[in-house]
Amino acid sequence: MISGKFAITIHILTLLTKFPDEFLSSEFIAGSVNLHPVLVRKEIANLKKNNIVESKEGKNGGTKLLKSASDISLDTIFKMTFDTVTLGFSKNEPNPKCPVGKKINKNLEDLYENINEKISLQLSGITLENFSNQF
Amino acid sequence: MISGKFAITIHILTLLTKFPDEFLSSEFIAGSVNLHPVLVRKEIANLKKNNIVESKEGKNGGTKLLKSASDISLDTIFKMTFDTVTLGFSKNEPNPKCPVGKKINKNLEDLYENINEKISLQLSGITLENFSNQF
DNA sequence: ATATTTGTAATATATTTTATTACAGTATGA
DNA sequence: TCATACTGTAATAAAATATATTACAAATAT
Repeated sequence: MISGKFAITIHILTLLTKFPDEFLSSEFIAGSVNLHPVLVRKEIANLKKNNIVESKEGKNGGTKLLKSASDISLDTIFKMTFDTVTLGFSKNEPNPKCPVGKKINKNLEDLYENINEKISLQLSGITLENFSNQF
Repeated sequence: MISGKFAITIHILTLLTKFPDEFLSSEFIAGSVNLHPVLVRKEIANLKKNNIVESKEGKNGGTKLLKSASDISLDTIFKMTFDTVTLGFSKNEPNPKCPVGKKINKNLEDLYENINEKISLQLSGITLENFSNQF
């Protein structure tokens, strides 16, 4: 389910921020991201589910922001598009008969949870407006 | 390549920490991680390259730590096994003719760099010994 | 010598991500 | 009211990445 989700979503939102009064079509957005319009619409579906944007079907349809870019933090976008940041897990279940194998995933999860807290804290201090102003 | 690199490597190192005086075989380690021994040896090759472990070929061979677990920080392991943490990039090059497409990757990189600094800071405060003591 | 182990390359399989196709449904405006 | 331009979504295909396996040379303990 799309590993560039965050990047694509923030790209979409930056475009919407630059044209706050227009409904941008998925094809227009896809042209900027360089991605298939269907995938853009999938990410937009996610944004809609989270009440960040609204979209209008039919001719001259498209998508626009539902709220001000200054009211959307990057942490919100992060949480919408990422379960959690991890440094990964081994694919197979480690050996539960080994004291290390038995606990490794729990201990890694704890570590990763701390990392996520730090990232969230950092991202909640940046708004979509801040990010968009860099362009 | 290998997305569970960090997890696998820290698992290996935790085992080595628990048996600091023995050469552990890749097969023994693979049995705990539940991974093919060849992949374990690949990660060990990386650890050797970084002078964290030494290994001995031949019968009764295997791998052991080269330094004390208290002298190895999780940040060192992180840097050995991860380029950088990112929240991802869109796979294709964004449209350079669009002001947003032109700069999005640079701006994301800057953001991710800050995230990595925070993670590094956090991980450098945890040693392999600290981590291993949880088991 | 033989058995056991590392080191590494080559290849195969599995998994995940991205792309495409297809088409029903909806709004616009000529 | 009909043609057009959109969204929404499912199904499928292709590409990329990660993991697994096989194979075998080289090293070393006993």
